[in-house]
Amino acid sequence: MTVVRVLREPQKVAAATRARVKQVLTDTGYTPDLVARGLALNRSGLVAAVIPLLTNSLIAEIIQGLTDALAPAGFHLLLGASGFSTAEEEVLVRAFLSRRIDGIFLTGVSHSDQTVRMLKRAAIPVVEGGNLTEQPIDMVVGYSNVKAASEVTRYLVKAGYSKIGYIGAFPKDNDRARDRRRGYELALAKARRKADPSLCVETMLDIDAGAQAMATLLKRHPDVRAVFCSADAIAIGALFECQRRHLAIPEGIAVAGFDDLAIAGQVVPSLTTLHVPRYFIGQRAGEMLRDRLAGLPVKRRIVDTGFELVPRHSA
Amino acid sequence: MTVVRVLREPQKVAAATRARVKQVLTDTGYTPDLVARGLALNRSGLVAAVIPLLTNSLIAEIIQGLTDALAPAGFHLLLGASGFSTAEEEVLVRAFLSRRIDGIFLTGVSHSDQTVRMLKRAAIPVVEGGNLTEQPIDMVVGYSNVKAASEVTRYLVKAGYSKIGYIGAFPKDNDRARDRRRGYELALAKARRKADPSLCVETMLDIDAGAQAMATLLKRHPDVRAVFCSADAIAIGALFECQRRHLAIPEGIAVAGFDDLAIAGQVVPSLTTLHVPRYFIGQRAGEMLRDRLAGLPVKRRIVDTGFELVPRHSA
DNA sequence: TTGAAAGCGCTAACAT
DNA sequence: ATGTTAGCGCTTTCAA
Repeated sequence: MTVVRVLREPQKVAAATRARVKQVLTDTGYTPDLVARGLALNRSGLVAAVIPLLTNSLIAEIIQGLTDALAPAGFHLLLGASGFSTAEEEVLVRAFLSRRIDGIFLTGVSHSDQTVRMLKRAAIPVVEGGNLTEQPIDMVVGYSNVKAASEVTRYLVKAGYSKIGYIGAFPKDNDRARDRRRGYELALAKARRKADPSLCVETMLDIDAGAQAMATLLKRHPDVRAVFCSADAIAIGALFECQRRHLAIPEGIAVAGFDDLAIAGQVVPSLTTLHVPRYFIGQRAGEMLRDRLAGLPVKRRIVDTGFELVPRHSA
Repeated sequence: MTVVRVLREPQKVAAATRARVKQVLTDTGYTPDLVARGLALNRSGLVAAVIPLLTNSLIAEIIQGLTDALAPAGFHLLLGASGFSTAEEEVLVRAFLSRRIDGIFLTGVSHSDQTVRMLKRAAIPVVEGGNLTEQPIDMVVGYSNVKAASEVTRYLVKAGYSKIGYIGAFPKDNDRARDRRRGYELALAKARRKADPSLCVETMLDIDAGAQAMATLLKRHPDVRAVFCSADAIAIGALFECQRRHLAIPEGIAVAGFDDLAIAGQVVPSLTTLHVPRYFIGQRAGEMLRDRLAGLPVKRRIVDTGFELVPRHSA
C-alpha cells in the first residue's frame, strides 16, 4: 500500500519512505500492470473500433479523429476490420466484449441482431458513425447518406445532363452505399426520370474498380452524359478512365464524387463532390464516448454533422 | 472447474452435466473475461502497432496485413499514432507495455534510446517495419530506402534528364524520408552531378503539400527537367500542379514517385514509381510475431522484401 | 504514516 | 467425472 500511495498520492507518504520506494521502483524498472488494474476496477481503459476496411482514406481519418479524442483521456484503441461483413463484425464485437472494453465505435448503422443484443446487454457506450438512424443502439454521429447523394444527383439534374449514370460500392452489409444509391434514385424520381438499372454499376470501393466500372458503363451506354460515383476513390478512377478515352470532362461527360478526399481538389479537372466531415465524425464520436465514460451527461444521442456540396470543374 | 471444462475440454464432462452447464451459460449470457485470463496467464493476447499517421495509404495497408495475419491466431490489435515523433512513440510504447502486450510492431528503425531499452527489457517480440537496419531491436522486415530511392534517381539520370529536383517528406524522426533523400543524393553523386540543396524541397506527406512544393520548386528552378518525389502522394500532387500549368509530362517535366499506390497506375499519364510490398510487410511482420509467440523458431530476424522500379509514362 | 486483508475472474496443479 | 486451492497484480476498505 505504501508503494501504491507513492504512485498515486505521494504527499501522503513520509519523504524518507517516499524516496526509498522511488529508488526501488526505478532500480527494478517497475511498470504498473494495467491488466491487473483492469481486473480490480472492472474497467479496461480500452475502446474498440470496428471498421470495414482500413485501406480507405475515409475510414482512416475517422479513426485518427477517434484516437486523437480518446488518447488524452488515457484510453487505448483496439482496432478490428470486418471487411464489409456484419457476421465478421459480430465476431469482433463478441471478442472485444470479452476484453471488457469500456466503449465501442461501429461503422454504419446496420448490424446483426446478435451484435445489437450483445452491446445492449453489455451496457457500454456505443457510437455508430458515418450514417444516421432514428434508433441508434446508443449514440450515433453522421449524416444522411440518402439526402447527401440526393443532393449531388439533383445538382447533376439541374445542370441539365440528360443521361445520368451511377457507380457505387456493393450495398451488401454497407448501409452507406445502399443509402447513396437510394438517394440517387430518389432524386431521379423527383425529376420524373425513370431509374434505369442498367445505368447503375456496383463494384469494389477502390480506384481500379472505379476505372473498370466506368468502362462497363460506357460500353452499356456510350451516350451517358454524367455519372455520380458514390465515393471519390471510384470517381477518380472513372475520371482517369475517361481521360484515357479522350472524353472531355465535363463537356463530354461529367463526373461527380462523394467524400471530398484531398485528391478531389487537386485532380485536373478538379472533382465536384460532396464534403463530409470525416475527421470530425471520429473526433466527436471519441468525445461522446469519453464524456459518457467520465459520467458526464451527453446532450444529444443523435448528432447530424451535415454535409456540403462542393461544385468544382468536373461537373 | 466443471464450467471451465465444459468450455475447454467438453469431452471430459458427463453429457448431462455438460448440458446443464451450457444451459446456465446461455441463460446468464456468460462471456469469458479475457482480462482475468490475461492476468492469470501473464499473456494478454494483445499486439500493438505504433505508426506515424493513420491517414496514409501506405501505413493502412501495412496494418491491414498485420491484422490479417494476427487475427486468426486470436491476437487483437492495439493501435497508436505517434505523429512522426519518437518522443510520442516512447510514450505509447511505455503505455502499451503497461498493458502487457505480447508483441509490438514499430514503423521505421529509429527510435529513442528509452524506447529501445524498455522493449529489450520487456523481452517481447518486436518487429520494426518499412526500412532495414543491421541492428534491429529484435526483428525487422522492410527494404533499403536508400537503395530504392537511388534506383529511381539513377533511372532519371539514365533517361537523360538534365536538372533533377527532389521533393520529399520532412526527415525529422522519419528514417524512411531521410534515407530516400540520401539515396537521391548518392545517385546524383555517382553520376558526378553536384547536389544542389535548392533543388530539394521538404514538406508534409500529402497531396496538397506535394502540389505546393512543386510550385516552390518551379519558382526556384523554372528549368527543372525532372523531379523525384519520395512518396506517391507527393508525386501525384506535383503532377497535378504541372498539369495546371500546362507543362507536358514527361516532355516538359518528368515526375517519378515512390510507393506505387493504386492511383499511380491509373493517373493520366501513369506514374513512374517504385513498388514496395506494403501489405506483405505487415503480413510478414504479423507472421513473425505470431510464430515467435507460438514458440516457433523464426529463421531470419532481418527480412529484406526488396522493391521494384515500375517505369510508366510520367518519366 | 503505514500495513493487512479480501476480492476482481481466471488458470494450473492437485485432490477426491 | 467433479471439486478444491492458491495465486496472477492491482484496488478498496479497514486496522494499527
